[in-house]
Amino acid sequence: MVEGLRERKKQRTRQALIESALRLFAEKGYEETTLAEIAAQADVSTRTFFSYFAGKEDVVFYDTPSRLELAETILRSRRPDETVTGVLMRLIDESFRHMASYEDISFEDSALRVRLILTEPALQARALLLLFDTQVKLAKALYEAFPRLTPVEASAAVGALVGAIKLTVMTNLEHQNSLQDLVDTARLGAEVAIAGLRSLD
Amino acid sequence: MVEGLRERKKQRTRQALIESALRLFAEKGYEETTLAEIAAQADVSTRTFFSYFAGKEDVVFYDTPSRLELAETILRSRRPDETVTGVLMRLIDESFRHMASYEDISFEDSALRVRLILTEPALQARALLLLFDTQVKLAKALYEAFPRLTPVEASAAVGALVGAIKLTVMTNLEHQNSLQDLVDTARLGAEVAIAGLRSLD
DNA sequence: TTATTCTTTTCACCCGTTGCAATTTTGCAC
DNA sequence: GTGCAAAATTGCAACGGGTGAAAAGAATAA
Repeated sequence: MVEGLRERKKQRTRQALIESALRLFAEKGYEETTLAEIAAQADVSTRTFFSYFAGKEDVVFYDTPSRLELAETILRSRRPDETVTGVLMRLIDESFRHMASYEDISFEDSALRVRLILTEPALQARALLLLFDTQVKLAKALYEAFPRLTPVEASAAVGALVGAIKLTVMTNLEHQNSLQDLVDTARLGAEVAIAGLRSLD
Repeated sequence: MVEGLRERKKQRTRQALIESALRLFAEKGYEETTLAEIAAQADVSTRTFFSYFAGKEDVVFYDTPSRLELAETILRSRRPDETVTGVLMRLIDESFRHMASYEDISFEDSALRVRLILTEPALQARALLLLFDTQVKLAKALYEAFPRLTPVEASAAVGALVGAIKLTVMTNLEHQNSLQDLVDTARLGAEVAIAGLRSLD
């Protein structure tokens, strides 16, 4: 056997915790749901929760590591003749395509999770922190992919692009009701930032 | 008397809490400092702390409301012939000038506080959240100041500008050792974003 | 001074989180 | 299968942040 019983069981427990947590959060709210309830729902002790997730917030962001990896991979796979804006636009495109191909959870669940994060200040803060860390890594990757850029230019480029997308998407989220709307809006925001980055090409 | 003894005493307690907290945070670290210690240092009960601040994090950001007000005032005071980039550049200039004229605390204390926020994940997350809320308000103010912009354009403009500044400053903070260096770096980052916004003028 | 109002304290409690020791489950060799 | 080591789970005690409510204390107006 490639993976022992141990590994499979852990995967199942982890999945059970994620599903229990997200369902309870959706049903009775984030603050109102206690870790004891989540653990009970997943048939483990409260203590065990902490050997799968570092804290209550983390279960909501269970899939962020893989998302980050994707972004870094894209940036590092720069084609020799590609421009700065070219790479960044490819990054946006492929990220959206990946988001649209939701493998693990349904679109409804995904939308529910987004709403949860935007509603709960603690989760919003955590999301912004994760996004910020990602940006720092992306800026570093961009800097390495384009040695002629200064660190400041690389940071500014990533900051402007992600900042524009973030704010356009988040402030206009209520008015869109399909994934396509969302992507279109994001692209609009990205264009404003991209225009400024052409000077770096 | 214009202000009763009650009011003066409250001001003094608030100030004592702020100073006790920041001193203890600097001395023994944020997580290592307990609310009980802060309250004891300020000669009040632990419970009283919560009638001055909503939580442990809030005492670090005691002055953010006034900063936000300043930014909004600047944006609303748009001169009739001013362009979008013009207003935003003025916003940046005046914010930096205000920062440089530190009235309430010394530059050393201010630098210490910045380092504290950047070091402690919980505080960093909170700072990003506050900044995000500010951006949303700024985007709204910009939109109202320039009716010809779409909400998406306004969001993208603010997001790109603030995003560029934020990331350039934060990722390059270690390499600067004077306020002037900091301002110069920020301006460099801002220029990249501003270039993109000229299309909105 | 007294009655009123605001502030502070005390106390009891909930929840998230951690360290630790005890216990159970699993993987594996024989 | 039996026995044993490693890994995972559990229970428990404790700590810190945060909240509600009642009681005590201080400032104000009369």
